[in-house]
Amino acid sequence: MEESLYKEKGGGRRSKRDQIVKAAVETFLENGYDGTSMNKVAEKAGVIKATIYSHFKDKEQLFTAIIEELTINKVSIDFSNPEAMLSLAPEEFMDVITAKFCVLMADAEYHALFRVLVGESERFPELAQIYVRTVILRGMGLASKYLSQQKELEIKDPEAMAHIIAGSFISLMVWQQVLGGKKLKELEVNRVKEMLKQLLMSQRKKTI
Amino acid sequence: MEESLYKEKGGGRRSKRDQIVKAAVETFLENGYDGTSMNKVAEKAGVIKATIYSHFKDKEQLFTAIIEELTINKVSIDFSNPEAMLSLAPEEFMDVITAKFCVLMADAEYHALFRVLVGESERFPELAQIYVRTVILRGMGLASKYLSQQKELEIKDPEAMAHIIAGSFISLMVWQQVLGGKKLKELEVNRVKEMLKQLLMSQRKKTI
DNA sequence: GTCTATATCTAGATAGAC
DNA sequence: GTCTATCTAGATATAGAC
Repeated sequence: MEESLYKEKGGGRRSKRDQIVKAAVETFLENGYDGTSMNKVAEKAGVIKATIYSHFKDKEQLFTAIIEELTINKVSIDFSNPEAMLSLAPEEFMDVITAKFCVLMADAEYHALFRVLVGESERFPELAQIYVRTVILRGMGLASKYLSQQKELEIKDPEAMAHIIAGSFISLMVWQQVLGGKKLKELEVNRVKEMLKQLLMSQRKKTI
Repeated sequence: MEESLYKEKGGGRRSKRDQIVKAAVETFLENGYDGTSMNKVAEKAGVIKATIYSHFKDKEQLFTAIIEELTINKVSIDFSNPEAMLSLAPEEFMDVITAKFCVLMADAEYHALFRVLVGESERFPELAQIYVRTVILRGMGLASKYLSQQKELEIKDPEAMAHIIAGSFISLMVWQQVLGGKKLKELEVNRVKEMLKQLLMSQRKKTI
């Protein structure tokens, strides 16, 4: 009760917790769950190990808290104005989502997050589900909605088509960046985009 | 030199090594690299830990040997008769590769292998490269070759189109099976196949 | 090659002073 | 909440007998 005022309400206390979180993010993303020790996190955070345990129950809780927050934050940027996209022409639509996708393609932290989510998807299925809900289903839902309502197009199965578009991009990121296939054979994002455009435009409504 | 004859040339010796390999496969696939201890492997194999070290230099070598062999074996089944496919009609072609893909979709061991390869792709990039070479590039190469030579079709960018087909299937496996998204929303393989067929057939050559 | 036994280290987690 | 110090368990790896 007699501590300095500016420290109350966690204003000053926060810093240690944030140091821990930041260190945990870096370490877990780089080394995975089992590859990360509380010792390393403490060292990188510049605190003593026991301090971590005063903020987080155990290693599992620290891990899930970190990865859950990270997954949600990574996405919030990419689905900024969903309604604005519905009025775009098909080519514009493809240009916009390709541009958004190019951000992921260049984001090493996203690749690391993907590695961890996939690698730990059996032990931490709840985290994988969060990814599926916030990234995959949200992205596909948006694309599927667009494809259904677009006046120029007549897509037989908009959900399947949305998956084909999203899946083409995500799998490109996986094998080019996550698995390092770029070194063996590079496949340009734009070539995939142009081919998808071609396919999409071949599904135009026939004029009467 | 004076040991019993039927043990020479590794005939009898093999069994212990095979026990180790089998146990290592199970343990690594289930728990990843860091999650697997030499103790667990030894216990599961029914041998003492030191025996493992007489067959494999260290944990890393055991891991890479196991995963490399597994990756290559998993594929050899799926690219059995590559030349026969080139003469198929587009719909038949799609039916055949979808059937092959359905095997992967139902193979839990394949999903586990994928988890490990992705999860360890930064620490063991050579293993990821083996997967890219033997699975992704091989599959895409075959599809791309087919699409280029098919008389009925006129695909602007066969490599990109091959990626779209392969990527749609692989990403379906990833988010439905590996990440467990099936529980949240199921997307039937056949819906993707039919949509892809539709897209493919819209790229037919125009008759003169 | 295979075992017993052990060396050495590091992991996750906690008790208790302040 | 944060530290020092420590407990206990389990890790990788090896030495030496057979």
